[in-house]
Amino acid sequence: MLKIYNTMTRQKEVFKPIEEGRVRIYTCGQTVYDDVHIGNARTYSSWDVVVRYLRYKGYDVFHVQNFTDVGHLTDDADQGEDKIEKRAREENINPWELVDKQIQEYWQVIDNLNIQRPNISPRATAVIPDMIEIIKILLEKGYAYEVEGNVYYDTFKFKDYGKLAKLKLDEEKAQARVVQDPLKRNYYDFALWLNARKGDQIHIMRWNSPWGEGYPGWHLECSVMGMKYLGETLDIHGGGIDHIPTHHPNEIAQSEAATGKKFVNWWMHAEFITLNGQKMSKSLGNYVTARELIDEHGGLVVRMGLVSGHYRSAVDWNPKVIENAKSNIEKIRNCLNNIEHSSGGNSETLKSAIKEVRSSFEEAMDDDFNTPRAFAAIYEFIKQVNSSLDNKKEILNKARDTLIELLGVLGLDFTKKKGFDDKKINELMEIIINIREQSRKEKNYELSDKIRKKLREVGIQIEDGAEGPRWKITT
RNA sequence: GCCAGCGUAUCCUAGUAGUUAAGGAGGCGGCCUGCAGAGCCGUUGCUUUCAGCAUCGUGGGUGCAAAUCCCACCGCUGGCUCCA
Repeated sequence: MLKIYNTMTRQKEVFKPIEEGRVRIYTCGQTVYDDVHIGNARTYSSWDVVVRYLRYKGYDVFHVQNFTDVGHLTDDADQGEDKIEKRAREENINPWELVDKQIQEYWQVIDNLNIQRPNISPRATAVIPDMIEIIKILLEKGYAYEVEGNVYYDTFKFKDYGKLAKLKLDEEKAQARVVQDPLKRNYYDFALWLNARKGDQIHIMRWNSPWGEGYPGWHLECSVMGMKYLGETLDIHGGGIDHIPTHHPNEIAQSEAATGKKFVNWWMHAEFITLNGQKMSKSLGNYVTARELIDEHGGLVVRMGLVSGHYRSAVDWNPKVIENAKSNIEKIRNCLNNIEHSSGGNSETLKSAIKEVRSSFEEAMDDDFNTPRAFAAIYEFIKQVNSSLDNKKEILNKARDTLIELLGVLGLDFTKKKGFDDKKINELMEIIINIREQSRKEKNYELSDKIRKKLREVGIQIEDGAEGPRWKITT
């Protein structure tokens, strides 16, 4: 029985989708003006675990994630500049070019981290007509107002605005330090549509609308896409915790005012990670992109580091995390190697362990996707397997398949063997190993140890086991 | 200033009232090995033969029972600007 923590109620609730066997999930994607950083990667990995586990449980999951390519301003009080256009100007390229470039980069990172791509990844600019329709409805129903070619959502008209974030409107308003957009009626009001002309500046990306040439506000796209591709009520909506105070309350207000129906059943929020104990930010200069980390350590290691902590915990990203991830990956690889090289025996002791690992894994994951507990189950199992290599070969194979399957649910792909598929290299290694075996037989350990040492220096480890020597790649 | 959350053994991380605080990393000891590696077993708060005592930031409180609930304090992080 799967339980998922719902930010709206602040507790774990038994998950039940609207339509049996089918899950409609929307997750907030990237504003594609900058590279994916490790925090983004953490959040997307979390949703990937959610989606994969739901699929593992037999749900037909339909996942939509947006690309924000217009309308996300540098200042949430609707006073700033469009992030995309700003960056494009800085790089002296067309905003559309920037968007294309960033999306390509995005997919590379996502693929390297073995994150399943969403079923649909629409761009905000692809749903402009739908946005205009929603704005019209909101104006008709009196939830929005037009001022000088801008359309704003009137948050005072929407009952329970800010419920998700437990905002106390008046108090918060009094604390506000941001500069208020003078055209807005209330502090919390936000832009649905913005005039493309501001003074003598003209927004490059702009569309015709009943309110003149303009472009959409940031929050609207998520409501529109969610409703367009998933229906008026979503089973799950995910995002980073930073979206709890503003973005998600706005989504709720827009969608529910337009449809009169509940927008989302489960709100899920992923915690931020810290970097060496500190908030990660550009101003502190400790900003790390996913690309750098993947290039340095490989996608599997980064992914392992990211899913080792629970998605609602603020885990710290530091060298120790990477080191742990590496050793654990080695542990798993060694176990799979041990299985492969074992010729098996007559024992059947692993049969029950195979069942156990699956049930404890599921028990952990059913508890709000508790990946650390899931790993605990897997590591216990690995220990059992390593000490039960005398099981029948078919049982060992079943153990291997189970291990690979469960790790796969966490997005860790152990189907690819680390090593060379090159036939020549395998033949070469065979020659070297034979020479070394010859010298070992002659008790010329000086030579055999030298061969082993030299190979190790280039990242090849020879292991002398009871069933003869074998080798593996270590770097 | 206001709001939210966190503090678990050497380190990382689960556990949010019910016998021995899960798991991992690192350290140490052992088995195995010609030696390594891998793996397995034990150990990793204190006194230790058996055993006993302590322990989840600190101090109080509630309960038969607390890492877990309540209060205070100390420390840390995040949000109230943009963020995943």
